[in-house]
Amino acid sequence: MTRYFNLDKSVNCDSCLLSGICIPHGLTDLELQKLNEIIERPRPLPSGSSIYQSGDAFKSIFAVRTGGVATFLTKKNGDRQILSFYLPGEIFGLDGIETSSHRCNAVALDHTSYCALPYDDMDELCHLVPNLRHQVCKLIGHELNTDHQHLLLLGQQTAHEKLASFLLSLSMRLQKRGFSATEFNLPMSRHDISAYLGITVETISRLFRSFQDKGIIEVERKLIHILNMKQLKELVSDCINEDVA
Amino acid sequence: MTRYFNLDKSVNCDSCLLSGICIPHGLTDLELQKLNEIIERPRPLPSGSSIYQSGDAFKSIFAVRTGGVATFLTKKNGDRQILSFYLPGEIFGLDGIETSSHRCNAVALDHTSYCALPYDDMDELCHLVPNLRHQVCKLIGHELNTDHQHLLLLGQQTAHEKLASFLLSLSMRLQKRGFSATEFNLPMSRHDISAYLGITVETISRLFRSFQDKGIIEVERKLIHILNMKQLKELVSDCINEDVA
DNA sequence: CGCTTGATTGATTTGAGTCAATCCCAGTGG
DNA sequence: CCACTGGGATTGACTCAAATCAATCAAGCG
Repeated sequence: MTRYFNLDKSVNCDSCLLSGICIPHGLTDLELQKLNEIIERPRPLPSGSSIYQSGDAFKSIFAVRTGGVATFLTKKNGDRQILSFYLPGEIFGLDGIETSSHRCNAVALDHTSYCALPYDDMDELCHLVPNLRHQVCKLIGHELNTDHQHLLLLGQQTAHEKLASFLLSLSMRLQKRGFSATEFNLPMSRHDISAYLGITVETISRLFRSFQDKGIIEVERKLIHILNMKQLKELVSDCINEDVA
Repeated sequence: MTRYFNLDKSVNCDSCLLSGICIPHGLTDLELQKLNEIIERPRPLPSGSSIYQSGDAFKSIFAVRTGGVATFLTKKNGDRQILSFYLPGEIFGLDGIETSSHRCNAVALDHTSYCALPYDDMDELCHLVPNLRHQVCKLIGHELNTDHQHLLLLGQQTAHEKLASFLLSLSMRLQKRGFSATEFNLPMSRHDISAYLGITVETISRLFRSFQDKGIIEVERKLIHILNMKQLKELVSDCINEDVA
């Protein structure tokens, strides 16, 4: 299995290349040192492994180091809704905060390494380090706003707009991580994309083909090459919400 | 304009009938007293007024006392996605935490009174009162999990399932507030419901008719009477996610 | 090499949207 | 007090985007 992201093999936040976009962002050296003391680094997981399941006790929040993670809910008939994809430097597991038990499932999309922050320890540290408290609040707030964009996508966008939004969002996030904005590997299957966008795999396939025929992108299995970013953005121009003043 | 919810006219948390389900839940008397000192009670708003708009500075989080509130995002073409409806005792405004400015819009659905908790004051108080910190985290966590259910609804449910889920969720939340679970007024327009469920008003109308013809509910404008709760629940039986262990 | 699993492509169906009349209150003003 | 009016709600006829059904196709992998 190909590894798509492989930025970092360090074992503490100080030297982690992701510290600028991860939890440590904005903390002082001393604060970071305290954070380092409580952080755990479980052994990496092979692609497809479950990290937690709905109903599991909520013990930690997690940060992706390499690889990727998806969280999802399932209907009785087996249909999945993917709630979010997490790339290196992104935080997941916050769904457990309300009830002290997880309310969705998390799986590794790829060979994935991650960090775990025991919630109780972190809570104590939050008391001592206001900056960390603010940082954690901002993280949850970010998650909330991301979900809101996802709601807008699922409720009001056409299949074309959904796929274009998805590619653009992925492109931007990867760029922020130092990868190319125009050429990247999709860390997830077509089935995962379809479960994220609320459309079928067949439609995804047809849309990739249609975008390719229009010269907007080039698709070769999981490798995506954005040829005409301007045109891709035009596909979602109606969807950019005006609310952002 | 009819007032749909009118539980409470008190001016502090101690005597507020909603304290069992609002922020004060689980706080001691002393902690509650401190909370009371920072809480603000703006003058009630008429139906349709804006409470905040996207881009506004984030100063406070809000709690509905009477009436109801909706938050939404809009596309350029004017299409709205309603993110959430808030009933008395429910908290909104958390979308501003990430960037210190609101990222969606909030409007009163009805003549609405509410409380405002200045975020800076609350943050300070969180430092002194760990219980309040936990309470606020739980509230955000709840919001997150609610959004996840909404994502499952928008992405994986049929129009029938969406409307049935919506009615059931409303019924349960109203019951928790001491109202009837089987007979209630919808605090929002058909258009609002359609923008929440990601389907058109016409479809909403046809579905209400269809549910009524099946003897599941009785609809008279905004008044809903659930006649056969069991059958209504069967409509969403496939959608109850198995994840909840 | 076959085998399995995921992806693509085509043919056909359908659930929900769109377009276009009404209908029906609630609120207004004569 | 009641007719008028305008916006939300309903209903019907028709359309269409996306789902479903059904073959392949391609690529890892044992």
